[in-house]
Amino acid sequence: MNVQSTSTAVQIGDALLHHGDCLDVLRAMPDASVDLVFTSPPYADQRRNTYGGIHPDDYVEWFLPISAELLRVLKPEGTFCLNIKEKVVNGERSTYVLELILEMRKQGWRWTEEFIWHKKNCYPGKWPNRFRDAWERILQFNRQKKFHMYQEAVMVPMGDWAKSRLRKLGDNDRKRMDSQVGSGFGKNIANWLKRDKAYPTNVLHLATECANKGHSAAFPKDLPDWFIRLFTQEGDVVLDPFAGSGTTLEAALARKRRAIGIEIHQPYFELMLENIRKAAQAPVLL
Amino acid sequence: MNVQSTSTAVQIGDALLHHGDCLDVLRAMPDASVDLVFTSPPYADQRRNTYGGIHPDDYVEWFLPISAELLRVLKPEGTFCLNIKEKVVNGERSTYVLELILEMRKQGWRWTEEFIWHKKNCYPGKWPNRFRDAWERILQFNRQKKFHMYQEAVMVPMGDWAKSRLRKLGDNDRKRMDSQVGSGFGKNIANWLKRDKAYPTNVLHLATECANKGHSAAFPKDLPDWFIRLFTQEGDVVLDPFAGSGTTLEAALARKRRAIGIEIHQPYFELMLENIRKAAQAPVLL
DNA sequence: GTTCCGCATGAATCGATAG
DNA sequence: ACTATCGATTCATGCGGAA
Repeated sequence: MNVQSTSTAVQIGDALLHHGDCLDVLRAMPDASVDLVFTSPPYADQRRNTYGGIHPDDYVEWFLPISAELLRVLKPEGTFCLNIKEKVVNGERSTYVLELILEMRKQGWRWTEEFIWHKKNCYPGKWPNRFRDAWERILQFNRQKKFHMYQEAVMVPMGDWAKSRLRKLGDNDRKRMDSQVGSGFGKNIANWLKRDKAYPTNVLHLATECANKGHSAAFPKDLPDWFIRLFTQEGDVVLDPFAGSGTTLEAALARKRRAIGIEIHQPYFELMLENIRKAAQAPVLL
Repeated sequence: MNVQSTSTAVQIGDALLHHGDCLDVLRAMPDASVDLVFTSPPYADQRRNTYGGIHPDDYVEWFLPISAELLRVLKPEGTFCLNIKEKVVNGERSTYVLELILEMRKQGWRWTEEFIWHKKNCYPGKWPNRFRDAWERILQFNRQKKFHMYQEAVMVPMGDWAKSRLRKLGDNDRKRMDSQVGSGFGKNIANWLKRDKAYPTNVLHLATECANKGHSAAFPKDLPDWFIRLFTQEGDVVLDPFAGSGTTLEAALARKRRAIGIEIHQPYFELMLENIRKAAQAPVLL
């Protein structure tokens, strides 16, 4: 490992993009300056070609210094959302995520909630002793019992739109509505008509985006978008220390939040630059 | 607590019902005699009036002697399914489930998989810092890497893809293909035709049962039914050490499995007796 | 313009094979 | 014995071309 390290930063509109090791960049950031951290770190032994490929046994030790810095840079009423899933090793689920939660609590984090991301189109395959894995964890950590949460921002309005669409509601539309509200599979549509808005639960139904176009994001933009709306307001600062192709930052900018991204891998950093430049020019879609 | 303990047992058809402390009853059971354990133990600090209310801090210590006995009475190729969810204490998720998994592995259990039960109609309510909790864990533990799993028993109807693909294939085409046996084509087509069903994932979508006749089961019968079909065959032995009103046992009997239930609380035991008597008389519905 | 269909593509996992 | 690599398995999704 290098003792010396360098990082460069590029500002594009409301986005600040760092190219370098996230631990180095985080240590240079001021205390209590971030409203929301949303990230999906490289999973253990995954993406070995682009990232180092952390062994499951070393994962907790590798992540704890990073989470310590995130605790410092987060505002007291801010939130840290961690998208992660343990892999199967020798026919058994690894335990590093469980151990990570326990160790982060010792650091001072509060484990407030665990959201479930139900991946409707999960990876195919068949095995004699296992079904396809169709869910991932979104762990919510906080510094304090009290934190900012804007529940109304993720409520789904059920006004004229639903009524006009209900008649010719095809399967696609129904599925899309399911993924927005997360309350099931289309049976409740009639009930929704009577209400203006529906509250979501802690189960999210989103399909992974299709990677036809070379942009292969680990998660769909709707995922960070949902948490950005839930935990931040316009002008707030969103940080992704493992920015990858910049999906989290794009979602933040589209919602008029300020975005900070860190990415160590050169090709991903350049892809992120390209994506953010496009996003900065494009009109904001709400 | 009593030093002495007693338990009584009632046999009704293929069901053996014990009234007593589950640890006492389990210790009297022979080794390797159970194919599937499916249970939903009293949650920490829940059901205080019936079970005494185990404090979250004591939960792991309380459960480990029981899981040790379950490990003993389970057949080597059997499965233990544990339905559990951590409760919120002081605005934070408790960690006893995480700790329980880690401790059970030290006992010799293998943590094979974690299924998600998505409760479509979850408990209503609204809180300023939390959404409704719409999911629970079904933890799958095994003694060995190899265990019995009958995946075909839980296959589900497939999506549009295969249907549309097969519809366009007329009978003539199909027969022409079939006649080409030996060239490899016929066999492939035959496999496609069977493909009207797909394997499920590790996310289950089941609604919680409505409180029918004054007594609401902790979980819908479909939940144990799914795992009973997946992990056992007819004639196998299903055990629920916290049988409650007997939902797991009813599901087992309906699938022609033998059932063993243990329940310490008198009113629940009698309710279970009544339910099982009814189930024993009722025709088996498949 | 619609609707339909073909196709590539995944934060996967297992078992066998090779060093 | 223990680890690294490879092929086979499988299905929801969106895009692009065709009817």
